[in-house]
Order: sequence, then structure tokens, then C-alpha cells
Amino acid sequence: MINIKFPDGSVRQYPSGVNGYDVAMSISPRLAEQILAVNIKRPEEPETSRGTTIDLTRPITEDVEIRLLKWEDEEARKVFWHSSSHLLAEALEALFPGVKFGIGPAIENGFYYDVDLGGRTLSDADFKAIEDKMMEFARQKQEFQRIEVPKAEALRYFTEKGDQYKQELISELEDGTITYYTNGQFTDLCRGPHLRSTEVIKAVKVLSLAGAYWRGDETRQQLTRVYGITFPKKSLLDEYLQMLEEAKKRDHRKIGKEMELFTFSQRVGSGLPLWLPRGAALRNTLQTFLQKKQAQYGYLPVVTPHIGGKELYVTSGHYAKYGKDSFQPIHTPQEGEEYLLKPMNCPHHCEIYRSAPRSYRDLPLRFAEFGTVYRYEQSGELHGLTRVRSFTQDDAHLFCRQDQLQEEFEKVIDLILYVFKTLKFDKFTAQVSLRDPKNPTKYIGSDENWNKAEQGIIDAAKKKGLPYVVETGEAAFYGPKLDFMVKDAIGRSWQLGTIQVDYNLPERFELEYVDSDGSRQRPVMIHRAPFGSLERFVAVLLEHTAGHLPLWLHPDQVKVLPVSEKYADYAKKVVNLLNNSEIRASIDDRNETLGKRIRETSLMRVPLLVIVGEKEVADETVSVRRGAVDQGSMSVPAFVDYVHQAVAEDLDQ
RNA sequence: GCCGAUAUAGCUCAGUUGGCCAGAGCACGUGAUUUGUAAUCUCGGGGUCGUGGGUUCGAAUCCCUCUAUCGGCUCCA
Repeated sequence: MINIKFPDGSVRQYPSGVNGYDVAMSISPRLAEQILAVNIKRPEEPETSRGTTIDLTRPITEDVEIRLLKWEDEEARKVFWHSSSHLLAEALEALFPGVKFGIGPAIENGFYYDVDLGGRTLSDADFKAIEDKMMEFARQKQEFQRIEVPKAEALRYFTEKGDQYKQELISELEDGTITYYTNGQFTDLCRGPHLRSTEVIKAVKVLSLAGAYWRGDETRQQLTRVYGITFPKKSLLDEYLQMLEEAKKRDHRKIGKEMELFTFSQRVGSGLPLWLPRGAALRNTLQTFLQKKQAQYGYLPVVTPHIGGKELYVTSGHYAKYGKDSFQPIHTPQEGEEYLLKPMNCPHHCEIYRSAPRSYRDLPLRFAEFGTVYRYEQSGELHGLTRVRSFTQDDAHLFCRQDQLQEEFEKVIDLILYVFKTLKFDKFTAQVSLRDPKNPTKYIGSDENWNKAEQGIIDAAKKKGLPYVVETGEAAFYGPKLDFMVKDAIGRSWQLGTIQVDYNLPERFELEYVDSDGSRQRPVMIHRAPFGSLERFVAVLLEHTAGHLPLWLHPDQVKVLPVSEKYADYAKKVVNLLNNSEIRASIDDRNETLGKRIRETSLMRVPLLVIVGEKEVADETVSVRRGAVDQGSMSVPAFVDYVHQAVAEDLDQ
């Protein structure tokens, strides 16, 4: 007999070899129906361990803590979707005999399978047939069977099948660890775990197609990736599709058009955003907001040109690394003279550092600039405002002594957290991006410097209590980073804020300061950008707020609507008073009905609506509406106070 | 850059199996109306159907090229 402990702390005894399904049945058959997988944790596993999720049919032979996983548990959904990917594969094999399979994992929302259709192309028109076939197999209540196989046999099976992708995967596995899962006619190399049977899959949707390189390697075969999602109830699928529709309404490209913030022109060039007056106002407000805060933190604004001599980037190492993938050098009438559009601001700031002898007393020096940079991103990479070819970084470079590094780094974290908090980005992930030790040629600088920089970042993240994840291979070529990642409306993660520790550029630029003992020392450099870029930040902000920007930030804080043209003069007077109090207000006195003007103001997401008519003129007041909520009437000075206070509340939290 | 898809007026879209001068709503202009909390009415202007080629008696519609955009992959200083 074995002891099984449940999450509520109770312990029950079962015969050794009992499986998760039996355990659930012993509690209640209704429960057993809802359980998709079980998670077991051995007593000796550390408290932080999440245990191991296994098939409901796997025998349990030792004392464990058990969690019975329902759809509501993320781990259960992963199992559900992983099994669904096998169902998809089975359907594809039935519809397109000879198809070869790459990998088919569960993802955050659904699953995919990478397949090689041998020259045949799939299109949306095939989705229906695939879905129908999947449902047909699901209804057959196919059981997932786990089989352990010797490596030689696995290799033989997939060699006979002609599936070189699976052969490659198997050849890298240890003999004795290889398992198959079979459902219906389909057998796949798979570690599992899986559902008991396909019968719980009640709704399927093939979502999209994409090309995906085998093993993520650009130089290898491109497979067709089929994305899908499944649910244990039809209504859940409908809800999901509804949610996707709603998310599309929050797309910053759509909102940017609706609110007249920015546009693109094919003639200007792709990935080169044009900021319209409202968008420009929004940017200015963001810049002023950050500039003020940075002034408090001791930053010194600098301004540098949009181009720099080629030698500048040869020195920094950027030319060797990105030269051929960049906008190409600008030539001048002078023979041999070449300039590059600047793809980053750091080399310019290094030259500012070099412009004068520096003493240990001068440090840290913090040079800040809203610097517009130009990067020739691959055409397939461009995406609204989140990935563009010209963008403005809220950049700064901090030059400090080694003994100041930790404190400076932590202050940058504080600044970024302040920015995120003010803009209500409460769901971010801090990502520590380290170099990939297997790929040393991607990076410049000594191991010693890298180790110091990486350790410094981890220490600071820990000290600040940031919940962080470590990603190897995500570092910049000159140093490791701490990135602040935020998701967009449909769940894609974007890097916004970033902090980087750099020992390398100071060496390359031979930056020095004179220490207290008169010796020459090398400063450490911190690159940092709380927004990341104004373009991407605005994009993600629009998706988060659905365009309902906070009052302090909205390009049109107040719209004043006279009931009819008779009250336009008074309305103009109100606008003037507001403008004089640094409130962004304008009048809409077009010859349209009040109802229509209110509607259009609302569609532009203007936070405050002021209506003036006969009554307001007589009383010298304004009627105020915030969003859809009537705030009653107040005197103009009272309204000014109201706005100022609302702005202050947003900024001081 | 790669895979797949899309491209009709400023915007959102309709245009059946190729067949008269390519349509609607909104926006824009005009006239009327002077409006009290989410769309007033009238008339009007506006489109080389993304580009360049091809097939055809005839192309927005079929084929190819390029460009841009969308969903992914790869990349992201």
C-alpha cells in the first residue's frame, strides 16, 4: 500500500500501482470525469518543486502528494492541448498521407504542429476539413497509450516511415528514455503526458498557418506550422473567439488611426512612422514626464546628431556586427568620407564623455537624450509601432565607478518601476538576459567582464526583489541586460524598459577617469531606457488602455462643446482660460448637433467633456462629463482645480 | 529574409460563375437647421480597383512580377 496526500492535507491509502483516474474515482465519479491529468510530488522533492504531471493512467508506486488537475489548472490545459496536437497530427496524416512531422507542443493558448507536406501547401480552405477530421477522431474516444521503446526500434520505425525529423530527434535521445504515445492510427515519439482519451475534446479550431524553420534554424528546412486550439466545451471556444475579436479592437494600429495619432506612408518608407499632431502631443507629454523625473535623478540632457562617422561604429564594434544589415553608409562629395545613420546613441555619448578629462569626483555622469535611431529591420519583422525602422529611444548612458555600479543600477530599476507604475503596467516580467555560453563569437569582451556584469545584474534584481526569469542567449553583444517585458492585447511579449551593464564600450572608447590616488581608471557604463522606445511604448500603452489614456497624458484633455453657436464666444473664453492653466483643451463648435459632437468626442476617447449653454453662460460655470459620467456643473476655476488635481493624482501615486 | 494570406474612395466595406459609364455608409464640400449629453436633413465632389506585365472580343474579377500590409518563423545593437 502507498500513502497519497491530497492538497487539503488529508492522506489516503491505496494499493501500489493505483493510477490517477482510480484515485479520482475513489473520491467521486463526477470528479474523475473532470480530471485531465495528475501531478505527483515525492516527499523528498524541495518545497519549491512543482512536482511532475503524469497521465491519468500511469501507475503510482510510491508515497506522493497528489494534485488532481482540472481544465482550470494551467498544467491540465497544457496536457489537453498537447494531446490535441496529436489529434491534429492524426487528422493531417489521414488527410495528407505521407506527411512528416516535426514537433507539436502545447503553447500558452492552444497548440501547433510543424509538418512537412512534401511540397503541398495548405491554406485556410483546408481548415474545415482538418477540424472535421479532428472531431471525427475525438468522438471515437481514442485512448492515448504510452509505450516505452528501445532506441533502435524507434529509429527503425521512423526510418521506415521516412520521417527524417523524428529520426533526428530520436538519434539525440538516450536509449531507455524513449516513449511513444499512440492514439487511433497515429503513433508519435513523445514524452507525454496525455489525456486518457480524445473524448473530452469537444470543440476544435484550426487558427492559422505559418512557416517555421526546423529547430528554429534559419538555414534548415522550413516546415508548415499549423496552429489550433481546442476546448472541453463548445461554449469555451466561442468565448475564446469572442475574446480574440475584442483584443483586435485594442490593436494599437487601429486605435492610432481612430485617434489620429500616427500614420505610415509607402512613399516615406515602410517602418517609418509619421506622428500626427495628436500623436506628437502624446510623445511630448511622455517626454516631459520622464525628463522631469530624470532631472530629479541627476540626469544631464545632451543632444547628438542623427548621423555619425563610420569610424565611430567601427570603434564601438557595431559596424562589424551589424554593418551589412544596416542602412548603408551615406557618402559625401568628399572622396572616401562615410557617415552612418545612427542605429544607437551610445557611441555619441561615449564621445561626450571623452570631451573632457573626468575625475572620480565627477562620477557618476548620466547623459540622457531622446535619441532617434535608424535600424534596417528585416521587412518581415516590421509591425505597427512595435517594430519600426526609425524610433526614438528614451536613452541615457551612466558612466560610473565600479563601487557606484550597484547603487546606480538599483536607482535605474526604481526609475523604471516608477514609470511602469504611473502608467499602470503592473503585469510585467523582468527578464535577465545573459549571453549564450555555447556561442561565444556572438559577443565581445572578456569573460571576466561578462561575469562581473552578469553577476551585477542578478544581484541588483535580487536586491530589488524583482520577480525575474533568466534567459540565456538574449544578451546584447556588448553586455547582459535586464529587460522589462509587457504583453500586448493578443498576448505577445514586447521588451519595453531595458538596463544594460557594459564594460566593453568603455574599453573600446578608452574611457578614463582620474582616481583619488591619481591613477587612471576605466568607468563602467550603464545603458538604460525606461520606455525602451517611444514608439513601442505608446503602442503597448494603447493596447493596454484601449486608447483610454490617463487624463494627464491624453492629447486632448478637455473638449468644450457649446450647445449652439450662440454660446461659442463663451466656450472660446473657457478654452482660453483652460489653456492658460496648462490644460490641453479645444472647442468643437461645428454646425452639428450636440449629440453628434458628444459622440465623436467620446469616440476620440477625450477624457473630459465640457458643455456650455444658456445656463452656464448666465452662471459663469461649465457642465462637466468625465467619460460617460456626469460630474455636474462647476465654476471655471473650480474645473481648473478639478483637472489639476486629477492629473496630480495620476502622477503621484 | 522565409512560409501563408490580403490589397476596391480619406476610413470601414459590397461588388455573384470575367460582360453597360465600379457601389454603400462614414468622412469631406454645399445649403437648410441653432441644436442640452453617443449619429438632423439636402445636394455635391471624390476611385489609373496597390504596381508593372500577361491571358481574353472584354479583367476589380484569371495568371505572373514587384511593393505594402496581416499572422507566424528567423532576427532585434
